Amino acid sequence: MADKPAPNPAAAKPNDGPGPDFVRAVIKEDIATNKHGGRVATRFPPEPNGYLHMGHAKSICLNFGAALEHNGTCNLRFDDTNPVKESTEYVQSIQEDVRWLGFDWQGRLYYASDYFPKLFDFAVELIQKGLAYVDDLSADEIREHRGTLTGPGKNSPYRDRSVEENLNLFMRMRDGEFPDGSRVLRAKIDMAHPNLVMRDPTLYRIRKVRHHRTGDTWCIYPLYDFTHCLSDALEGITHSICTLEFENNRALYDWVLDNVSAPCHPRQYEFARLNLNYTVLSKRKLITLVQEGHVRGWDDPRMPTIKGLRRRGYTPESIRFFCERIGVARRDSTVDMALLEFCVREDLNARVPRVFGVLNPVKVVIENYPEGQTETITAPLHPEDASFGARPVPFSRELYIEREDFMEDPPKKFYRLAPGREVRLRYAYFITCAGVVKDPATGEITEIRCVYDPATKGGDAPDGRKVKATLHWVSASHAVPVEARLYGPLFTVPDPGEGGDFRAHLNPKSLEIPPGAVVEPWLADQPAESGWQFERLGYFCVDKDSAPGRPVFNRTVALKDEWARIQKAGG
RNA sequence: UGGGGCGUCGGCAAGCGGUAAGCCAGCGGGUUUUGGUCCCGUUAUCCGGGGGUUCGAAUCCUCCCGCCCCAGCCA
Repeated sequence: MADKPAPNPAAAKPNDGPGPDFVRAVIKEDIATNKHGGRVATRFPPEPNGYLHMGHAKSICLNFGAALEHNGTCNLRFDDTNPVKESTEYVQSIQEDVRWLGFDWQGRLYYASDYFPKLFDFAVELIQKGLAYVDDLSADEIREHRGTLTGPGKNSPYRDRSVEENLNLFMRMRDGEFPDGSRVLRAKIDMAHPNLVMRDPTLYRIRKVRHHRTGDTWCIYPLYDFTHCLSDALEGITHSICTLEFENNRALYDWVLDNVSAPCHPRQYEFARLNLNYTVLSKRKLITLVQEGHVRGWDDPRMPTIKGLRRRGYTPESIRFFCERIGVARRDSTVDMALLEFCVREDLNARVPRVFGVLNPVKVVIENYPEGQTETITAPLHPEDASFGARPVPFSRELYIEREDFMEDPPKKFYRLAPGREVRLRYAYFITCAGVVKDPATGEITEIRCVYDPATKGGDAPDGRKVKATLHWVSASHAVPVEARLYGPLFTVPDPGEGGDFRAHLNPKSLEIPPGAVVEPWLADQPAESGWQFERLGYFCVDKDSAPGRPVFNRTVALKDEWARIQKAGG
């Protein structure tokens, strides 16, 4: 990879953005008061039922980041309690993504399924204390008994079974004596509790399904509310950080830990999940996009998944910087995609070499340049950082420039090439437009005729005369054809999730591939994932779909475009 | 209509009784062999609204308004 190495991942932070967030404030306070002996232990607990996306990145940066800042630990724990949805494919990719983002769980890789035996014992303990019972009601009946938001629920007729009967039934549930869905284990709390989560929540259900790790050992599986708090306690977590929608569940988190002989009682803190405009960040919607073929897979560069962003050319640093800058708070918010794009540009600007590519070529013929002659120009790979070195760029009589860099009848503020006007070909020569050749049938310009000034070799005029524009170019006979994949927002509206079918707002132009794109020969066989700046166009990276001599480039993000701004402002 | 949360610049977000940080976006200017980068300047007399407490409030009290979450044997 030609890219510059990143600075120390853990140390890499933007020198701006918001100050410490409320979670870090709590941690700081707890350390000051020696609450856990100064210890900080967090965890990132994904369910292996999908690929990680930017929302997870926020959580990863928070959990790993906050731990790292205090010499603490952060476990990677798979919350794998629902075998019907989970698979090893996901546990694999999640590990890859966390590592790629630059975080290390230092061997503390855990699975909730590893705790199944202990969880079972805790359930037995609850039954023995008269705090849990086996219920024979169906799912529908349980729902009917739950009551409403404003009205209390009703007790199940099975609520007052004896401890012995409950124990007996629960063992037989475990032993597979009853069919799926026929019985559940429920906590005995309060069917009139104002918090619906506390109306005798289900703790265990029967699922005669093979689990990706425990196989057929179990046919009863614990639910989230029972599993998560105990997993945290078993791991000695000090700060259990999750998103706002789990706030109602905190009462149950605490209830379970208070009523069972748990080794400790971690505290749960909730923060607002990330929303990004012009995309969706919900596993359900993302999986729909993949399954219905609206994108080419989980790693489609248009996807807000970690794999998608990676393939698009985003760096781990840019994503981490982004997460630092958006902050962590308790209010719902939607972050502007422009901030994410700013973060990649910032990172790539410093780390990636500059090269020439022409997306929409038009031929330039330099009339006074000898036919058949080629000279090799040595061009810096990074004009602001000599350590990048230089690369050879062939120059000859026929070149390609960007079609948009020429106008026959230019408006006031256009100062690129036009008839009679002189511009600079970067690192090469000044050229002056002498005329154009058009297709007689369509009127389209097929060739721009120019003359060059040999005295301006390198790009400066000895007589000191100036030009207003500098153009990138590629020698026609040396040009390497490429597939350039240009991406736009996945959706046409800022909030595609807002009511109705989000798929109705899919952007038909989210991927465009201009025919005829070419690059300089230096780019013919660069490694996949290497990042480049095509001068004046944007940041690109080599896609894994590349074939030898036929590279495929993804445009990560375009450069800021002052001219586009002027055009837009001018109507 | 129950319970739990949240409302500070166009978008994020600090602030925690002493008189509104920062970032992105926008706008204006400088430098420039990328209309890029970089640099400088500019952008809330005001903190959802009304009352109140106080010498003093975005910060405390109170009422109102708005938004989010909860009725999975999902997480």
